[in-house]
Amino acid sequence: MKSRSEQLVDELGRKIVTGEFVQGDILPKVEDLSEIHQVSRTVVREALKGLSTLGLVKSNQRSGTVVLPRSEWRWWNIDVLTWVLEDEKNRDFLLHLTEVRLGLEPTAVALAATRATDEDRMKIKDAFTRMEQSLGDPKAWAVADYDFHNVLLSASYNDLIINTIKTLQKALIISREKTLLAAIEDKDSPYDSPTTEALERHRAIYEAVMNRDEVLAHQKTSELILRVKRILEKIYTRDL
Amino acid sequence: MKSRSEQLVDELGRKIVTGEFVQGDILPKVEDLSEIHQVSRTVVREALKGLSTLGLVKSNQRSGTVVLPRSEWRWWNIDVLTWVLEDEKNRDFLLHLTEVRLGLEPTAVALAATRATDEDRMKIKDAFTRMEQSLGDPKAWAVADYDFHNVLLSASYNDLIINTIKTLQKALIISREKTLLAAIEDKDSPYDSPTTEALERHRAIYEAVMNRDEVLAHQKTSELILRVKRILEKIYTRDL
DNA sequence: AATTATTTGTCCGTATGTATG
DNA sequence: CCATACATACGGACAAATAAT
Repeated sequence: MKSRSEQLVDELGRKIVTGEFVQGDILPKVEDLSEIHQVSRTVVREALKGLSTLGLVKSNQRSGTVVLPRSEWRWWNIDVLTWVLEDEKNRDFLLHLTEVRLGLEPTAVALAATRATDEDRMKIKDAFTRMEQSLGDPKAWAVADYDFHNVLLSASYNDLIINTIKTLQKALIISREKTLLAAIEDKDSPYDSPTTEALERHRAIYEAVMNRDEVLAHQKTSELILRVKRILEKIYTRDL
Repeated sequence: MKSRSEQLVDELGRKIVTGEFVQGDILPKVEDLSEIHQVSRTVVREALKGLSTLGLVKSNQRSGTVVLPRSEWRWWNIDVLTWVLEDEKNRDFLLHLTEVRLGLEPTAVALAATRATDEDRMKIKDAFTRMEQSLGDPKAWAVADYDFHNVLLSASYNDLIINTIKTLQKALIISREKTLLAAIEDKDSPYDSPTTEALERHRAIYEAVMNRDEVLAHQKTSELILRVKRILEKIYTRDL
């Protein structure tokens, strides 16, 4: 169960992200918010502080609490990420997220190709073998695919990149439960499904990493994600 | 002036990041912290809440506040970033940051090559022209260089990438004031200085963007940052 | 398996400080 | 200089979770 102030952060945060409040708008003053939402001023104050740390607003004495431009938002906060993803008006944000993946994942895999220990290599091999064996089984495939990407990621030994990609994945999972992303996935499947083609794409990455070929590993991972990006681009232009 | 609770967050946060408290450690209980630091329990509670949102600790009723593993930290928070950068024990973190740049900046420039408007292109041209004209003037060069990278970044029209790179730059600037990063910069200058070689590297990027050649733009930006990465790697291995 | 003790969580009202139109 | 609105800090009361008995 969420606290009252967390609920308020959620409520107001969504209104900002969805554009109900826009840059430069002044939120109702503490006392009014307290009245409107039937909570104490302490709760309101905590909520405003929460919104501040998200970079969504800035409280100024006398002039009130003002909504900040998008450039100030803490985009890597999981709540901000999911609110944006869940908002239909920000549909091309999914494309933007994919562009971040396109930057970071090939880099991570290239690092893994040079840094993976013998133990890492065993885990990578294990995950890929399970992918090979689950061509007919979407559920087993999904698990193996997930493991494969994750062991590769860990083997990059770059905490920052690992954390960033994991945050991104988490946001996608959370918002996919609620939004039309699920529909997109069903219709056009930009995500991996157990086809021979997908397997071969992964095999190329797998072999490059095992051969410590960072350039090839980068390239093949890049191709994999670029395919997702192209599908998303097609969907968005088609739906205009 | 920072509030008492912010000071506490800073103090405790640093102790966690530098390893004075490690994963699994239990912080003193609220009442004790209140006594130790001579503040009210409210202030302590706010500080613990702050540390929680940074992902550094998790408070549990009855069993106290426990320090979380590095994988849980909010790495993109500016405070966490600078604490880590300022800690000598994390010296290879600068390398990790550069690897993130290596992933994201070429991607951003490639996007700029396809998305830059006419107005963006004018600004890009202006910044590059100023770089050309300031070959003998380190200060003017620094400004033009900064502008050049920033207009390119904005022209990517990907808020997430823009924000991430800017956060990264900000952290570097803050921590460079305080640490040995300044010394590294002086000795080996992994950053741009006004040489003909640096200018030509930038010209390659400039022309690729102007020609809307996203592949070349990506490659040339990649080479620029890779050069920084190689220098850092050399420094770290030399100093072992 | 039920109870107790401990620790944090939540919310409250109040008091005083501080920036600013 | 005043009125306004937020900022900071305090302490108290009760709720909730859970380790220990």
